[in-house]
Formats: sequence, structure tokens, C-alpha cells
Amino acid sequence: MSPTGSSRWCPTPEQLMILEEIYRGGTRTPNASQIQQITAHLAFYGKIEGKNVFYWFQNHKARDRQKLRRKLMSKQMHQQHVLYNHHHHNNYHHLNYLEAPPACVLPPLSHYSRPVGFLPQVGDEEASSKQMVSYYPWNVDHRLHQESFEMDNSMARSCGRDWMMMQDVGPTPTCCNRPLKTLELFPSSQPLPSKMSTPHLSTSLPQLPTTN
Amino acid sequence: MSPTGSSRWCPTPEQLMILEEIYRGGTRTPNASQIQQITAHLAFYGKIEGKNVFYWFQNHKARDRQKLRRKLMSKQMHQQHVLYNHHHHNNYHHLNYLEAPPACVLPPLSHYSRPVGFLPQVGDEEASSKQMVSYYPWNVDHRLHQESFEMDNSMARSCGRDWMMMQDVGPTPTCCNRPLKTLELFPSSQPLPSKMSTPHLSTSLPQLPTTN
DNA sequence: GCAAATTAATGATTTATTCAAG
DNA sequence: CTTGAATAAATCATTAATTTGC
Repeated sequence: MSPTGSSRWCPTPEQLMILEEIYRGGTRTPNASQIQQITAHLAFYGKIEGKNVFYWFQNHKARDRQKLRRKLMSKQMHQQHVLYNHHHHNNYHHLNYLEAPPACVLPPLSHYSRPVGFLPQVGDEEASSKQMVSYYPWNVDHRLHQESFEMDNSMARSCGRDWMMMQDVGPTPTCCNRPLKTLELFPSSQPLPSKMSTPHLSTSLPQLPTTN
Repeated sequence: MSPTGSSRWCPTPEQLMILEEIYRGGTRTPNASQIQQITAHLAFYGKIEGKNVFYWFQNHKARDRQKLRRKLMSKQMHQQHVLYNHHHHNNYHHLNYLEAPPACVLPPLSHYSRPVGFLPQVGDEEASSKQMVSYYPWNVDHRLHQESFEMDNSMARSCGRDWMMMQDVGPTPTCCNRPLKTLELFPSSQPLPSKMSTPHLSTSLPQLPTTN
């Protein structure tokens, strides 16, 4: 509608592919610096902002869950149908118990307090057929974080949406749409912790709480 | 717990008073620049960030709605009790029809698509007994925006959370906790449109869409 | 009075739902 | 129909009130 550009972000195939790769890698709710990094790297393939990345993960996660829920729902409908004679469940939250364990076993925590980038999770058609090698530094290889379940409540919920206060990664350097070089990108040598490539903003970040 | 400060924002009485004043003035979902301005002014009374303002309005609005809903609920329970013989309303969203009109008549839009800072709205105990004079530039005196209902769908949902990409208003100049000078503050002569007092940030704003 | 224990408020996050562009 | 964008609801988590036993 506006002459200068579309009103909403339209991901290029490369961007989409990378995002899905990261998602399959286990990243569900990237934190501020993760979003910053992902955005910076995706900007190489086209115009993109941090909020696009944020929304993409949010939507993708939600719609995955929704798909799964629908699937389980119909499965219940078909198979058992009258095992629970419905206890007049007015509160829709009981649905959450259908979707809380994302297709793999979970310690019976509240569905909120699981560590964000923790599980391989998904287990549908994808992810079980993939390598899960950590192409991206955000894929904090999950198999190593099993050290102890003590972190379940302490570090859980940390690194949440501190991103909201972070700035976008700059006016997306004039885009370019390269031909997708088969994922040898990302030197994976960046410092990662908090300080990003926008030094003039780092002073006003909300101290990036590690155990908020 | 941490020696340098509390983990969450604790509003000073002055900040709270001003926020409530603005809220009573009709501002429910301030946009990015509104949040910036409010934050800047509140920073005079103590440490504060943009997200605090954002969350405050979100929570305050939600809990207002919740209070009202509860009230209507109990009223229904007491008075009518069996007017609608419940059609097995499993979907909890029907509750929204109880709360959508915020204590005053509304065109039957979806509860989402009403213009954000539009109605005097509230009408409970407060706001109906106040002057509603526009102490603050954010209180775009509602009585003048009645020009036509054409904006209902076009401009609705605009100026939403573009704030998310905006930066905080700087490292809150060492706070000060002044003794609350009875609201003669705010010269109400600021330009308002977009450009804030943090010029080094204005370049990376997401173009502040007016009709996103 | 005054801390530990409990409860109420409320700041901060996450999830669910809706809207609407393409 | 798919999905980016946005908002509301539900929830978590921390701080302030309040109570309780001494």
C-alpha cells in the first residue's frame, strides 16, 4: 500500500529456512540477545527487524502447539470419547494439560516454569529426523544441559523478554538477498553476552537479568 | 536481594498518582511515543523504564476489566440467574461480551478494534467525578475526537506496540524523589510527534506507523 | 514492639486469541 | 488459507500489608 514498502514483513525463503532450522534446533523463545543476533544474521538475506523475529517465534510456537492440540483433540474424540464423562469443564485452561508436555515426557512442573531453550521438544515429523547439530550459537545443545534438575526453578523464567527493551539491529543494511550458501554462515565466535553491535544503546539495557 | 537495587520497579507515590491521572484521563494503551514521554516525565520522580510504564497500563487496564467483570458476574448471579439457560458455553470468550463495553455504550465492534485512546471509559467511581482537564498532552481530549465514526476500522489497532522497538528514555538521571508539587508540572508545550529527547535513537525507530 | 508467617497487590512473562495482509 | 502483527487473559513471582505468637 505504501510506496516505499510492504506494510508487513515478508520473509525471504532463506530467512524462513534459517528460522525453521533454529526452531527445530530447540529455540522456542529467544531472548533479547538471541533475537538481536538472529536478526542481524537474517538481515543479510533481506529487510528484517527484531520484532519480526520475535513474532515469528511466538507465532510458530503457538501454531505448533495448536496443531498438536488439535491432533490430540481429534485423537481423543475418535478413540476414547467417553472415558472422562465431561465434568462440565467450563474453564478452558484444562486444555493446557493436553498441550503442556510438548510431545515428549516432562517433569511435572507447571507448564510455565520450564527452562526456555531446554528441550528438543517438537518430536512431530521434524526434529526427530534431523541432526540437531548446533549450527547456531543459540542452539545451546540441549543434551548437555541435563546436568541436574536443580535449575528448574531458579534459572527458569530467566532471560525472558528482556528483549523488549533492546533496540532493533539498525536500519537493516540495505538488504541483498543472497543465494543461500547452505548454512556455513555464522562464525559462532561472537561474545554473546548482552553487549551487542549497537554500543550507544548498551547503557540503557535493563541489565539483562540472569536470575531475574 | 541484589545490593544495587530491587528486581522489579517499585513506583513512588508521585509516579503512581501521575499514572492514575493519565489513566483516568482516558489513556489505556499508550503508544510508543506516549510511553516515551510518560517515562521521561516520571523519571523525574524516581528510577523508571519504558517497560514499567507499558506494563503498568497493561496491568491496570486488565485489572480494571477484571474488576468490572467480576462485578457484573456477581450481579448476574444475584439478579437474573436463569435468564439465559446456559447453551453449554464452553468457549470462555463469551465473557468478553460482558466486559467489552467499559461501563459506557459502545458501537458493537469486536472488543479488539476500538481506537485506543478514544473513550472517557471507566465511569465507575472515578473519572465521572473528575474534571478531565488535559493536564497531560497524552490525554487527547476525547470530546473532540467524535468527528466521525469512520476511523473505527481504519485507524483502529494502529499505534499498537510499535513501542516495543523503542528504546528506553536513558539511564534515568539519578532520580530525585521530589515532594510532589501538586500537578503544575508539564508545560504542555512539547511537539509530541515522534521525535523524542533521545535523538540518537530516533533513527532506528520502526518508522512509527500511523496506519500500520 | 518486632520478626517470622501469611496474605494481598501488583510488576513482569507467557500463552491464547483475534485481526487482517497477501 | 496462511501467517505477521497485535492485544487480552492467565499466570508467575516479588514486594507490601497484615496477622500472629512471643
